[in-house]
Amino acid sequence: MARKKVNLVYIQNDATRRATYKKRKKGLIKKAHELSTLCGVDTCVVIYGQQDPKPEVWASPNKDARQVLTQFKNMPQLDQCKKMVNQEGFLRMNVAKVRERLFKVDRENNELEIKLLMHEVITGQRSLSELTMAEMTELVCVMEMRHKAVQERLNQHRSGAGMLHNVNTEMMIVQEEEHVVPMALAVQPNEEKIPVDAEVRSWLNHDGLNFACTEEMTMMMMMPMGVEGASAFDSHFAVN
Amino acid sequence: MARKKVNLVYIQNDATRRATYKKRKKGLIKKAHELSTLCGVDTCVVIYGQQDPKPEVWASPNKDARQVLTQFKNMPQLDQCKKMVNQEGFLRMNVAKVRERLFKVDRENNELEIKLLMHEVITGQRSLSELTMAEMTELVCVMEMRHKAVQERLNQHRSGAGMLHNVNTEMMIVQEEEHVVPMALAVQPNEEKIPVDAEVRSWLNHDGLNFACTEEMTMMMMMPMGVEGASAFDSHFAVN
DNA sequence: ACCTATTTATAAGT
DNA sequence: TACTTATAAATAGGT
Repeated sequence: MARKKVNLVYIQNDATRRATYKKRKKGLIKKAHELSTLCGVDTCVVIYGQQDPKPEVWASPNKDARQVLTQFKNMPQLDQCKKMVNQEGFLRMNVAKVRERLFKVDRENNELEIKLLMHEVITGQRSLSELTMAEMTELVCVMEMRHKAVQERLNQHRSGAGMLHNVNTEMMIVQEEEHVVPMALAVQPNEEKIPVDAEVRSWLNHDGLNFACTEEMTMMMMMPMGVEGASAFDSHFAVN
Repeated sequence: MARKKVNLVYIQNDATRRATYKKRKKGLIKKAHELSTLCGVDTCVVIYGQQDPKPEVWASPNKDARQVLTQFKNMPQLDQCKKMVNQEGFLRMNVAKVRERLFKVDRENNELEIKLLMHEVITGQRSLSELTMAEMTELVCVMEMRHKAVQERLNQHRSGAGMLHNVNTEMMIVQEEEHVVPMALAVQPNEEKIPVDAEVRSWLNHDGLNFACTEEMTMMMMMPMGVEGASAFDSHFAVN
């Protein structure tokens, strides 16, 4: 189309052919895009060059998967079209699926962060002053719920001490035997100490597994981390 | 492309748009044919007219569209995705980006799960017997690291008691005053009780914020959840 | 990759 | 709808 009228035959010269291929491929896709935009139609171009074994594909991106698939159903006569639409539909579905899973994982992530945050604040690993507003808000929400639950429990206990004996799990027995003390503490603060180490040990050994160093375990639980003594553990336990 | 430069936007005028569609469709197919002939490649053009329920299809004459698409379909999927292009690389980029973010969030998620799991086991909220093998493995890994860290700390403390005074944060002071007890406990188990409630209260009030019910907070920390008394809190704190 | 003479495509008018 | 034609775009061959 320039300098010389081109004969519509296969270009023997290798360099020339490749140059022409590159130019015309670009032009073709541009034309397809223009047609798509100007006339509001979906277009699709596939170019399978045997030189480079990868097919060049262009498809107009405007319409969503459902519409494309509807169109796909409305044209049963052409197998090749079905396949093409399937390819495009596949990709689009893939995007949707991955995105959906992302959102799900993100939600899970957020929930875990809140739980962990509460743990860390209660255990003293994080100071409240270093929390952001958003974290504070979430935390307050969770804490209020837990607070309410504890108060209900307290009221249950005050009104009728025998109530809790209805429960029949082994854990419940431990709780009955060991946990009466902190509950009493809640009513008469600062007058009794909680036997934490024994309690923790009983929990840890509860299912028959032996942990060699229960004292260290108790320390683990009690010791606020991230203050000093940075160790390999911090990378697992510290936030940021 | 004549008489006036054309804006690349949807043509509102119905007649004009249809005329353009017809002309450009013909031109596009001609271009595709020329490319196919000149460069010896298989090409395929599909145009989904909107009011037109039948798609306009053109495929290079030697090998028909089905073959082109079969070849395409037989390509390794990754290559197909790589070569999927339109003007903005929309689909390809999108898939890649979303996928990348998914992996990142997934990793974060896993880390948080391990941290939380360890908390819950140490606090007694979860029994070791209900863990999966994978969870156990992860947990053991974290615990071993923490165990090692604690032992190092113990050795430090035994060899020279003054060492820890070097640290200068306020949290450190609290730790010094309150935490010597559990450390001693580690050496002489079962001979002293840990003043947990006072300690926890001091942590909670550490930054000047007041929590009304410190006793309940202490209970919150001590009470193994999920045994009975299921409440609104459980949905936030329990691990399925 | 860039240039540009020339061919080709096509917008608007008929 | 088809034809015309002025003009925009594409591009062959060269650098």
